[in-house]
Amino acid sequence: MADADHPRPSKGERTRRRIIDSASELFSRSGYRAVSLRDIAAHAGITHAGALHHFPNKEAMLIHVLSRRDEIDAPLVLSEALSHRELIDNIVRIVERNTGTPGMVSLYVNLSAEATDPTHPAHEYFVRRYRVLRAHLAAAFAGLLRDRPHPTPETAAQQFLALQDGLQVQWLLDPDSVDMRAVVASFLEGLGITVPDPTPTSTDPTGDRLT
Amino acid sequence: MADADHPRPSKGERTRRRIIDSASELFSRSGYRAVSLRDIAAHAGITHAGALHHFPNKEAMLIHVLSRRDEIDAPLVLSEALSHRELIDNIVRIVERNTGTPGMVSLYVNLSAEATDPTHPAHEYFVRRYRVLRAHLAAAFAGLLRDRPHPTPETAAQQFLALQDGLQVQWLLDPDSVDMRAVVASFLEGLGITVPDPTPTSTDPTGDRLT
DNA sequence: GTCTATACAGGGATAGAC
DNA sequence: GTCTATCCCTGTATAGAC
Repeated sequence: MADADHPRPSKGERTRRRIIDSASELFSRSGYRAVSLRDIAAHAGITHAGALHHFPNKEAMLIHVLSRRDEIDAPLVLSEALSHRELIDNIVRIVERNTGTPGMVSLYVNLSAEATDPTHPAHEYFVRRYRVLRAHLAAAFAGLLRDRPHPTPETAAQQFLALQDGLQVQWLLDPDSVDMRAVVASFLEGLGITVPDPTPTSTDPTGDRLT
Repeated sequence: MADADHPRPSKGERTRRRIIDSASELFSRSGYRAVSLRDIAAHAGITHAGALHHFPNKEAMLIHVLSRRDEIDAPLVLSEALSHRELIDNIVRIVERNTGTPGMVSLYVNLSAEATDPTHPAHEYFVRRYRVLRAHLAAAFAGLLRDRPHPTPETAAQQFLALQDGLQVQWLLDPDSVDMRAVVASFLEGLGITVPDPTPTSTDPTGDRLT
């Protein structure tokens, strides 16, 4: 978790990477359940049994796919160096960015629903995830809603997260019916928090495409 | 959808009913995926092939289970006789009631996530469902937010629905961390809509338990 | 350590006998 | 209308080749 040197990946490391790349691509394209171990392994150029040498089961692959995405988003959300405003702005930007990766959004929506089951392998992952996000957001709202009595910072945080999750379902069901960024921004403005980005527009000059 | 006479159900009708009763009970208890066709059929006293004579596949059973629930809720939400306030109040009451049926909530959460896939058998069902609910809610908010410029009735409707869906995920993941009714009520009060029910409390003297 | 081959139990679905 | 028998696919487990 702390070593940032990549001196020369071993063969096993490279295979693991290929498997997760394949899983990420296929999961994003078709969802978790529609993709079989044999699909992933074939895409990575090995047999499904070979893939299971590197990961104990299919869901372990899923957790790795999710963790990788989180590692990208974490500095935008969890960094202690962020001001309250920056945190909120970053989340709005992530909402905006998600519009470009419906496969990943679908994966999260489906998985968070499945992981609701306490016996699901990703259950603890999601419980922790929401706890952490809620705490960070509550802290931000505590700063930003200082002169507002009504929504508690904790309540605002829950509402903000729930709003995003629920909107994703509506957006996936019928993309033209929802402007996720606009609806989220409207919620924040209702709390007296103005959101700067109308939209950065442009043809994405920054090379930060993921995958 | 319009005939209310039940003169004497045929044998096939009764078997269909038993199957849906079984599916409803088992799905609510364990979720959709954890229950097999063979489980449902055994509970209904036939083989899985026998059950498939009455329904083309497992998901058709699911749709029937959901439709039955909707028939219960429909008059509370879709009736033209309701005032704007009554509509909102009824939804808050449904949110409250859902707290008592986590199995059903889990079923809806999981299914709406799955049905996000356009090839899913319940896709159209959910697209239509949200369209209808959104329209009704937008009409209600149009009446209730008359002197507020900011959230459009349509936006408020999307937010309100998204909030409920997202809260359900958080609540299922960690029931003690969320008071669904309170958070929903807080949202409405943020829009200037006061919600009358603190909670009816009591030991449920009205016999409107479902199932 | 890396991987293939193979077997297994369980899933949804289908064909055809009764 | 319901059954048995069967099919193919899934995730998972193990044995053993390299």
